[in-house]
Amino acid sequence: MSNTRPIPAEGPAPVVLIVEDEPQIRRFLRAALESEGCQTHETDTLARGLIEAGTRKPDLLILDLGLPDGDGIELIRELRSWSGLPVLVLSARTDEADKVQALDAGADDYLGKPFGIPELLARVRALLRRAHRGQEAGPVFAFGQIEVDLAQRLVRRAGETVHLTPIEYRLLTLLVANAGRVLTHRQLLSEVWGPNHVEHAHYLRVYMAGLRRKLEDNPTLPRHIRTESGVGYRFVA
Amino acid sequence: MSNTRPIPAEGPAPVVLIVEDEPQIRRFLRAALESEGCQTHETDTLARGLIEAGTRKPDLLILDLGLPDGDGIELIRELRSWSGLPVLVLSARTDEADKVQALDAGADDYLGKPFGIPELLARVRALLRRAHRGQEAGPVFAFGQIEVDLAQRLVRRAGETVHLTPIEYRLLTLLVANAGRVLTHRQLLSEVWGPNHVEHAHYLRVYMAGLRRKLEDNPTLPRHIRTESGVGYRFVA
DNA sequence: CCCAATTTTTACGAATTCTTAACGCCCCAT
DNA sequence: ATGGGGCGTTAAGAATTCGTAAAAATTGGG
Repeated sequence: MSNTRPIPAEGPAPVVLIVEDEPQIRRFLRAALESEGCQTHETDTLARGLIEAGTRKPDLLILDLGLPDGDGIELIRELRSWSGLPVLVLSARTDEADKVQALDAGADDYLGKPFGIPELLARVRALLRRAHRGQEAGPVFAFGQIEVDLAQRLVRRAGETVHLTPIEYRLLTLLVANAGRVLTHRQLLSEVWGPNHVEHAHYLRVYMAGLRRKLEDNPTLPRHIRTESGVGYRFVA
Repeated sequence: MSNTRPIPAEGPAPVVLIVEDEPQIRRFLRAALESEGCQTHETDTLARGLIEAGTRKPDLLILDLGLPDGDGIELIRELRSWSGLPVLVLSARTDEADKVQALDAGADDYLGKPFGIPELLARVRALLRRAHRGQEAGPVFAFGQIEVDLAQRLVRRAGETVHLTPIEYRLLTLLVANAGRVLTHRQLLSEVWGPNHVEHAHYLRVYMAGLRRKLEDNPTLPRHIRTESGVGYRFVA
């Protein structure tokens, strides 16, 4: 019952750039986005917005079209000439022609004011979700000279990729995701072989030997894959 | 007239799947999308919609949430378990909670009825544009002596164009778009043959053999199309 | 309706992975 | 000392998975 599940590897906080001139709405947006776990940058002019989009490398741009210092549509067009950055447009104008113009200029979504924060955040999540799909350099665990790339299902040792069998990989990811913590024989067996094999503590010895041979500098004195006698195994940095 | 920007002539017409029970709105949508240069398929039930999404390989799904035969949100969730297909939701309910629920289930956009055709088409263009951008990070992928031109649907090896069957091409583009990462048997089968064929892992063996014969220098020692025994396949540069 | 291209089946040898067993080590309690 | 339990290591056979070729079925065009 005390079966601790592997930690869901949560990537770094998404960075959102807000281009909006009214301070009140800016505060509003920032509070909402930060409560969502985003990191924010803010600007009140189009010119600075374009620069920050290039320097801050945000994951999303929220752009108010009603800025006084120029045409927001033009910013989108310019941005699109060199970047695929997702753009969510906010605008007080709910005229359909405006929406079409913004979307065709390269915006990915258009939300008319006034808008509800829940809907805004849901649309932000949708855009971030799609943008992240496919390109993310997944969470990479690095311990000493051992690297584990969950997204690519790749394990490297001193830069060289190491081939692991499915069970070896499964075991390693369990250990690494719970680095520092002891995983009992029962936990490991239950997660990898299923709850009907919790008595085969034996399997663990042969596979741990395999992992140590492939990953440790000196398999006889394991630095990372430690055995907790009578209890289980622990991965340490 | 609302045709501000026709879908660029690159490649074949985008395929749009419409899941909508009111025949009137269906005709409406079909006419608009076809005037836009899209090819359309239509269904009036969720069950058939999910099947067609797997078999027709559409580029976009337009889904009415108000269907009588089940919960559209559930369709989105199920779809998202095996496909990244862009989804545009239509709904008579303009309640904010509904929007949030649909977007968080995996929808990419939400349009409340009644909607204007120009806005709908602009949002369709935005979704297709982004989906395509994701697939073709550049006009041409080049790995070693293998080149894949998504826009022209052309594959070259050492400069010479190689003829691929539709399934071979689809498999290769999947692998290349996810270069470096393992695609599991289930993922590949789901995306190419549809979610009803995830158990036919031997299809993959015969088609991978075909791709290696056509693309690898030494098909016996594949450098690019690597097999991850017990897991799936991986394309490496 | 026929032909060619493609997809689906089928079959079997090869390669990889998993299971199981055997043996030796170390530590500790008897 | 000594014997047993827990552990590490290795290897061989079993089981699974994979590669390949070729035949059968299907599809699409002319």
